[in-house]
Amino acid sequence: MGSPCCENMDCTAHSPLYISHPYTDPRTERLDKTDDIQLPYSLLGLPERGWPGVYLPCYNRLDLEENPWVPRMTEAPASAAPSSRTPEPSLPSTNPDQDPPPETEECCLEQVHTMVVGEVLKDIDTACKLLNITPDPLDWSCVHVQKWLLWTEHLYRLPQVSTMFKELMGRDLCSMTEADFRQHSSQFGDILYAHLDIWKSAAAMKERCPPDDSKSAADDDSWSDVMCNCPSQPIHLWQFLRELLLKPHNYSRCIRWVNKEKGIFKIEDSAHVARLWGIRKNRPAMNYDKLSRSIRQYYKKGIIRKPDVSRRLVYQFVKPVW
DNA sequence: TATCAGGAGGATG
DNA sequence: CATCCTCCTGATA
Repeated sequence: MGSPCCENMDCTAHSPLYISHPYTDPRTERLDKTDDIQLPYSLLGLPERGWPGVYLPCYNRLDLEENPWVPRMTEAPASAAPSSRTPEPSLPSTNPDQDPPPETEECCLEQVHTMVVGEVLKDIDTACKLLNITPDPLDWSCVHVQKWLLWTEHLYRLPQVSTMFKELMGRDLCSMTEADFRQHSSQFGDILYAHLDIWKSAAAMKERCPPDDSKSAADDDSWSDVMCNCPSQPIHLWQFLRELLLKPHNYSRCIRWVNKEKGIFKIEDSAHVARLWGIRKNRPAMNYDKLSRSIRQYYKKGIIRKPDVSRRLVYQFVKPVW
């Protein structure tokens, strides 16, 4: 039986907008790239639109078996998403005949809501750092819009759609309706619209909430503070790599720790990492050949080296600082 | 064939 | 000037 989700689809990779789950060893998982890009909002019992906060466009990629709390959400709206799995006895049910304690259900939903929102905000924050853009789409320049589009293409493995949205500022993008998006891209306009909607919702939330409130959802690593709130700060390759490494739930499919204590990491998908770096640096021609050359420049500087036992695509930070 | 090592020159901030 | 990009040759797994 096993885990049908992760055996058959790319549950976690490349999406900064899905719920975190415990690290899973990619060696035990297939690296297939199923292009399942539908947005089944109703699966978790969430409204298609207007849920106070955010939407979850990629949670169909979640590793439901490994995420301890996600099943609670999937079981509840079982009527909306028929499942062959047996619900756990303690799980809340939407069946009105069984009238579960309302406070428990509300409390549970509240907790889930908080967690989901926190994770989504965190992931947007990560994407902002990696892309060097601000979280609020309204502030985006044309370049920022293109970056975000490239990123979204990459997340959902869309064909080139960014070319259909040329010369658009963030505020132009935000004023577009779903129909407008569909006009630009009949096939993927709705995905882009939904994804943008998440960002808009998140930005609106941040505006409503005082900065302290977002602290619970803020990064647990001190290092990210270095990059935080410095959108114009140039990023070094080693910093970028570490940012990816510190988000294993998002990027472990392309780069992961081999030995975190020793700072040894492995690039699992060289082309992918190179592409991410290229997006970040506005270098569309970036490839692993060039990226690895830049990594090798760090040898002399004592920032990165090859581990004692040299292996392909495996490098080591000389001075671990976490 | 992909990766690795490193030289060299150029672009950029 | 530091950093990275780009292109290159040659070696290795």
